[in-house]
Amino acid sequence: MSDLLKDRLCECLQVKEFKKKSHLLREGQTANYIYFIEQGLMKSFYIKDGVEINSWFMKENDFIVAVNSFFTRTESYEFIEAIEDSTVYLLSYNHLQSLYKEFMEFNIIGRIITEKYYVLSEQRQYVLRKQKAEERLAILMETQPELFQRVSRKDIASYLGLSMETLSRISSKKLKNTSF
Amino acid sequence: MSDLLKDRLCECLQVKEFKKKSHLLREGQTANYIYFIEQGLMKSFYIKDGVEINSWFMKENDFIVAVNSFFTRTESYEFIEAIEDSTVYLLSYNHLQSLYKEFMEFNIIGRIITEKYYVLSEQRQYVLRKQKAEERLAILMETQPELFQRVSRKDIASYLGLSMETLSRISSKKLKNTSF
DNA sequence: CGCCGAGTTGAACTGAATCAAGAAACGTGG
DNA sequence: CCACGTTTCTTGATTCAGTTCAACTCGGCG
Repeated sequence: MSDLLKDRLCECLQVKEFKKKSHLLREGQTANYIYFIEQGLMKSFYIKDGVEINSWFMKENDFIVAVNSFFTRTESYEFIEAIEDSTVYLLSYNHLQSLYKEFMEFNIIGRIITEKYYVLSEQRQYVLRKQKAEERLAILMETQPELFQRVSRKDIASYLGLSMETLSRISSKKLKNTSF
Repeated sequence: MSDLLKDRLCECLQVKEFKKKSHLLREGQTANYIYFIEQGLMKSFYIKDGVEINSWFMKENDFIVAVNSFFTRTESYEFIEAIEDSTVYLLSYNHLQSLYKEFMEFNIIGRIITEKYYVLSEQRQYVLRKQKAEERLAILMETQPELFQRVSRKDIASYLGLSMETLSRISSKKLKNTSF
């Protein structure tokens, strides 16, 4: 990255703190920012028949964005919420587009980051399609064990597409199995 | 796109015909190509306990690729198969990378296409998380009705995360409801 | 201190899978 | 171009994984 680009990027970025349980984005709004998490933990969810359905968790050093809303410039069906007190950098849609226009090289970076998150999205989909509740749990425990320390069971259950009760049951069952 | 880039791109592209039911990629191989479908219809699936789980369908004027394998350069868990006799253009991973290196502007195109397919991936995920079988069917019928003409019920069922029997039942139920 | 949401456990219920059998559509070789 | 076998699709009966409802415990916060 050239110094010029760095300077320009820094001008565009805002820093912002979000308290636990505060919203970075609500359903119905059009996502106007892409965020980079310096510190903290976020979740994305939408509300279906009055209950939260979590679609991802992201933590420090991750980028987050309501993909559909941000890129298609339409109203978001999802919320983004801080799970912990967090510090994030904000880059607006317009700033991002001007950076892409002004700095050709920034498109390389943008492309590579987009590819990376696209892969993550596909991996999430793969796990979702792995039918059995226990398997989905097992995969999450393997790939992101740290989430179990930082995220409530309720949210984990929702992310795995389970009721909290079922998650509770299969977790305790799993514990029993491994302790013998 | 500059003429130079166009020429170079054409040099890199291969055309290939795939017969119905032939495989563009098999599980265990590393995806070495990104494809553009000129004519035809493809599906991606993986095998879980001996049964196919479809993850997407793509048709003429779509790009297809085994995202995870191609971008992470690892073995694919998914197959790509032609549902109809098809004509596709192939671009190899190495060619793609050299185009990105040689032609800065190609990164803009790459970024925008990646963004588009990332959005589609997220939309698929959203539908998957919409719990009820009937709703998932309804959404598919709204967004891609043409698939019902070109894809077997079996594959549609698998894509929707249902057994063929369940799809059959809710389809006929739906028909009854609408005819009164 | 008291309240509320998170988490656990049990019992009853249900949507969808599985198993099974038959009908219709398809394609392949004679 | 027909006959046969194979695969797709439908419908019914049964089973099961996971939900829902309910009661209770625990820990944190106002």
